[in-house]
Amino acid sequence: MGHVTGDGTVGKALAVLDQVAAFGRPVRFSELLAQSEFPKPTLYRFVQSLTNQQMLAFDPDRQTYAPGIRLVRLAHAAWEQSTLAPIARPHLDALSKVVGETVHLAQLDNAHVLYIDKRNAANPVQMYSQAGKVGPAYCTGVGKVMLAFLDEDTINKVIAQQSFHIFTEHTLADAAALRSELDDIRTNGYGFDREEHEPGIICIAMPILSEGGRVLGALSVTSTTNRTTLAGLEAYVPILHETAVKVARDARNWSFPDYNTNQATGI
Amino acid sequence: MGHVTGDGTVGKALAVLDQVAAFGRPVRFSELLAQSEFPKPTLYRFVQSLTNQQMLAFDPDRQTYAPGIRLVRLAHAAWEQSTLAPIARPHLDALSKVVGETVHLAQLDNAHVLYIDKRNAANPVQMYSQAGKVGPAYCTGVGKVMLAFLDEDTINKVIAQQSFHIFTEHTLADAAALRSELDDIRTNGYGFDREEHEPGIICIAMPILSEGGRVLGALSVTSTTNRTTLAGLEAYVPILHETAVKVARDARNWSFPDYNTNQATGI
DNA sequence: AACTAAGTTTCAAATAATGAGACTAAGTTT
DNA sequence: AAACTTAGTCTCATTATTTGAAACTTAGTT
Repeated sequence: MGHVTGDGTVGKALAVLDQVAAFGRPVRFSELLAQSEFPKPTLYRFVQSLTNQQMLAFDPDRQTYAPGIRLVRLAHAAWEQSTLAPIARPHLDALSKVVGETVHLAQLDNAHVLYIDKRNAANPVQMYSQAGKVGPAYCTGVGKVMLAFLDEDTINKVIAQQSFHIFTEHTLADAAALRSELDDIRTNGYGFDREEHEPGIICIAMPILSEGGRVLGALSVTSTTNRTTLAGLEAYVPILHETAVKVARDARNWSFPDYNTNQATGI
Repeated sequence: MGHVTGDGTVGKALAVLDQVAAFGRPVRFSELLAQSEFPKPTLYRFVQSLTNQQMLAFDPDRQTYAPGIRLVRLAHAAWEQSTLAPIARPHLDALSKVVGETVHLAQLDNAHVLYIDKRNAANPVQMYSQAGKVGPAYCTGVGKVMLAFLDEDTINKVIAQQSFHIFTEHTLADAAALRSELDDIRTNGYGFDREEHEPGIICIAMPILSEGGRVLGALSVTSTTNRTTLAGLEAYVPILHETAVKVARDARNWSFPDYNTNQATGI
């Protein structure tokens, strides 16, 4: 996930942190070293520093490193202060209650979808446990509706960063297919996931746009092909739109980091 | 929250990150500077680097900094890999279903309680705790039961770090009162929160201990004095114990960072 | 006992961090 | 509207830290 090093030692150390997180499992020093651009002692010292700082956790039995508990603490503050979650919370609760299906709140993060909050149909838990998960933008409902309403330059840059990995037989295969889909979404004002990411999973997604038309995030209602159809999901358009408008209204007073001005998208 | 700098530039930068998080609200550069040990240009460069790295988010309208979205992504990995949450998840679900009250899963983090997971009551209590949230150890149910089963040396060091701030008329006022309470907890095998942190809020808490007797975390069932009593909560002891044993069993194969060997507790 | 691989330490050279001070921009007072 | 104040940004010589080749230690083979 293309982060810019070049912020000196800090940037390099955080790149190592990302590397550990990217493994998705506890990882040995030698595994990190094998794919690292840093020489052995340099990498070693970074890992040591990060472990001292509890940004990494070291398991002495297995001699493995994993992202550390300090991140959980820090992320709570980030989630409360730098995401739509606290603003959207009551509206997401209300939406969840009415539709009785899984609902998601997402934001864009470096050309990827970052899930910020969620309500399950069954157990109404709200927590970043489920938040913090990253997903592809080109084959999720929330991803596509957010892309659709970015400005042309940003769209191009974000599309260039998509992998277009084929997850199912319905996954959009290339930039052209995606662009055409984004046109449809702009026309309708909302979009679908037609089993593009997981077979049997469909969703309807609605962008959250500021009054100035800037993309703040997206909402979605997810279900399965066993339980409903795309046409069935379309019944949620009015309440989704209403919810998105309410969130945008409450977010008016709150200007949060502009996706278009971070160096990860190179703008 | 006493972190050890001295890991060079990395440690210093992370101290700044903690400082921003500690504010609990977006903060201006000058506010950071006022309470910083770093000279202006040094602090300035740290804040710039962290912002570039999206560990901080800058709001250009208000000229304020807040913990950044990258933390949310990283914390998801930490939560899944370095906490009891994934192991305890099914057991917490089951517990929540049976007791129908708010249940918490917590771990110790530098002499403080870190809430790792939560299930809301069917009949929701208005209370604000979530994963990633930090709380005091000396006046919460989960905090006290975890302290009780640490070894003597560690207890002493952790007690020395407690603030003993008086939240309610029932808050334990000093180390002596806490030590006496810990003795009771060791005798019973579980503990209570007797409105020590918030008026009207009571809980019963059970430690999660490894077979070797090491403290892994704690579980609690929380309710209000309107709905039940301490004696009423005591009915949950069997299922709490059973749940704690199951979590410990599933965690057997998983050795996670030892609280006793990080330099933040100075051991 | 010899070999191998993983992890750790050393130390001189190279590089990056440091911070006093100067500068700019924006807002406030006279 | 000029002088003043304050917050934020930049510069550059000095200083301190990072760097990494190489050597070493440890633990696990063969």
